[in-house]
Amino acid sequence: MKHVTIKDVAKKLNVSISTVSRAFNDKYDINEETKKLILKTAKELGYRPNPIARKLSQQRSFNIGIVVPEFSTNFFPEVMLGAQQILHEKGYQVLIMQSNYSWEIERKNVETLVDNMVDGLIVSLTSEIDNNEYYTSLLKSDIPIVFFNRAVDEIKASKVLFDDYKWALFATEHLIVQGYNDIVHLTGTINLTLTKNRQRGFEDAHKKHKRPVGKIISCGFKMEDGERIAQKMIDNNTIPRAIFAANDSCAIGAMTVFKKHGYQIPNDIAIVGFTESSLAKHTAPSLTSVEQPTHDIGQTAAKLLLDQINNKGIFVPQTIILNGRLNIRESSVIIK
Amino acid sequence: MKHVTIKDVAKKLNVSISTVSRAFNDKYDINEETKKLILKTAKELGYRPNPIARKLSQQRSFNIGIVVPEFSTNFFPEVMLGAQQILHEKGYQVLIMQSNYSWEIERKNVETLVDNMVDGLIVSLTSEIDNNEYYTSLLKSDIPIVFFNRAVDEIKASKVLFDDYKWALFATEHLIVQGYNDIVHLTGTINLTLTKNRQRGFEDAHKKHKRPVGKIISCGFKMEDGERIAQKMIDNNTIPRAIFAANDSCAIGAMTVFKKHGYQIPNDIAIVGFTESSLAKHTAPSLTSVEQPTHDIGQTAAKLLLDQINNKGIFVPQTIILNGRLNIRESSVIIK
DNA sequence: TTGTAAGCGTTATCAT
DNA sequence: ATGATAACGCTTACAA
Repeated sequence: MKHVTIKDVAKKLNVSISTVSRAFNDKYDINEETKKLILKTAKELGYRPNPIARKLSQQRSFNIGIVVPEFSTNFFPEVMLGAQQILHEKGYQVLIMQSNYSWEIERKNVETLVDNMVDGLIVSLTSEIDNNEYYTSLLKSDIPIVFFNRAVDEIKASKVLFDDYKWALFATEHLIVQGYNDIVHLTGTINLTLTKNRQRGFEDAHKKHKRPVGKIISCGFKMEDGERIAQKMIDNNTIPRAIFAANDSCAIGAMTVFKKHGYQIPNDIAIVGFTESSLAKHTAPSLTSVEQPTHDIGQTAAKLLLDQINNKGIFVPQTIILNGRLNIRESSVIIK
Repeated sequence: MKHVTIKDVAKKLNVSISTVSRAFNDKYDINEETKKLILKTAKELGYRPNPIARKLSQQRSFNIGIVVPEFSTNFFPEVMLGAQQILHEKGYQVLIMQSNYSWEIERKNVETLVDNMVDGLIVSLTSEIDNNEYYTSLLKSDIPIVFFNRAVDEIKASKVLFDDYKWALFATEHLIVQGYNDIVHLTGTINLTLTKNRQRGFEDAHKKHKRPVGKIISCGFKMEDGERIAQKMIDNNTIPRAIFAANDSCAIGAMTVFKKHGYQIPNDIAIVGFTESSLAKHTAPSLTSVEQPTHDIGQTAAKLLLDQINNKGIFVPQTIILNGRLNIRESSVIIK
């Protein structure tokens, strides 16, 4: 037995398909009695409106697409959870796709979602180059998009961002205040605005405290990146007094290698991470890190998107910058 | 300007829409020249076939839906990555939905995906009760489904599972061989087959070695669960010599609490986890854990699903059980 | 090899 | 308040 359609319901009740359709779409005048009857029979027959047909006809889907680079840290999953919560409330379903840090896959994902007529997109870019044109043209064709976490200035769309500069500055300042000098910054993936902002924060913290700016090493966001850099430092005997890493994974990778080689954290090397991961509390020593309001980011992005969907004509892109928190833990504080 | 359609392309070239359609569907006879011309013009016009219309017409989508409980550990993301790889190769797009451990959301997710005419589903159940009937009727209506990780015997579908019993037995055995007695098992969420199997493995390991079976405490899969139980043990002064936890999160939660109270791991309490998480290597001490072949699970599930899609009539459900590995680390081995 | 036209399951505009 | 009917964009017999 195949899908039950509107026709089957209509036939069963000897009414027209329009009447059945109306029973399922509150916006039309319809006799309360017949409506009730129709809904009842529809249920009995196991009829559910086919959203594909509906999409084709109305050109909208009540689906929202979320595209993220990956799920390997809990940052993105938490953001998605926040977004999902708001969207479910409003009757939207959420379709998630991961680009696995490939711009090609990201593009394919977005295309799939658009082709499937999602009503809007929430996107965290995999890279910030090459895609400007694509997203701009997408926005031109009136597809609501909200970017978060990673975004490009040139793309005129709503964005939910984190004040990476400020919190990188705070985090670095924390290390300076603890009395460490010779602080090294391990940057994230280059070409990302957030990488640049965190780096700038690192630099300005030094300037603010009238210190020479510490060394900056291009590292990356993965654990292996941190491990690699730490190993190199050990090999070259260029171990700094403290490290401010661009994210927790990198920080933890480095910490693990240092510990393996007998260095004490923080007594020999202090470490601070970024983007609070669930690991931070549980490493030994526990890791000082900047916490991002993941849930809030997701909720805000969802709200902005719904705004945009509901006010297509008269909508002005806005950028919301959310606040974070520095969680100070053992990895950066020497107990005397 | 709205979407470019097949009509626009047809008009531009003064051919019929069927010809354009054929140019995009290799299976028909069509003049090579016209085909090339059509594809070229289509590209110039920015035409992409509308998958919604295609779905409605062919009743299939080349989309696969994956439904998982959550993304908070890296187990599910890794499985999805494996599945995605196979599916992308075969030209399928992957739509992911998370049920956040709610059977209601899970059901909605599955319905959304089905309504959107995915060609098949890969599902890890949120719960193993109440859903039997639903999935069975879904399978009856000929929708290919492969379950993984969490499945119900009663549902006759293909499954990709892990030999939880065997590896729980090995893990427990490892603790026994290390010389610990008074081993406690913290179980996962009740009502899951995998929970029962791990528990059975724990028990049988004791029997095999002619030991009295250790205490079994119902715990849960979250870090907080482990923390809660550990705290309770401390409060009640019922601290065992070793713990075999149903997963890493729980194990790490417990470990953290014990450490905070000054207990040495493994010298005071040895701990073994399950389902290798990325954290296991990086906790201090590093955590002994059973590693599941996540990537392989995803790939296998995808392959089974494709099989099923391509052989709808003559298909026999099969269950594949994959092998794991016990990674022995510091948390369970006392160095003398 | 190509065109014509019916059909996929809805919604929405007209009539009635 | 309800019914016919033309869209929506595509595939696919059947004709030509």
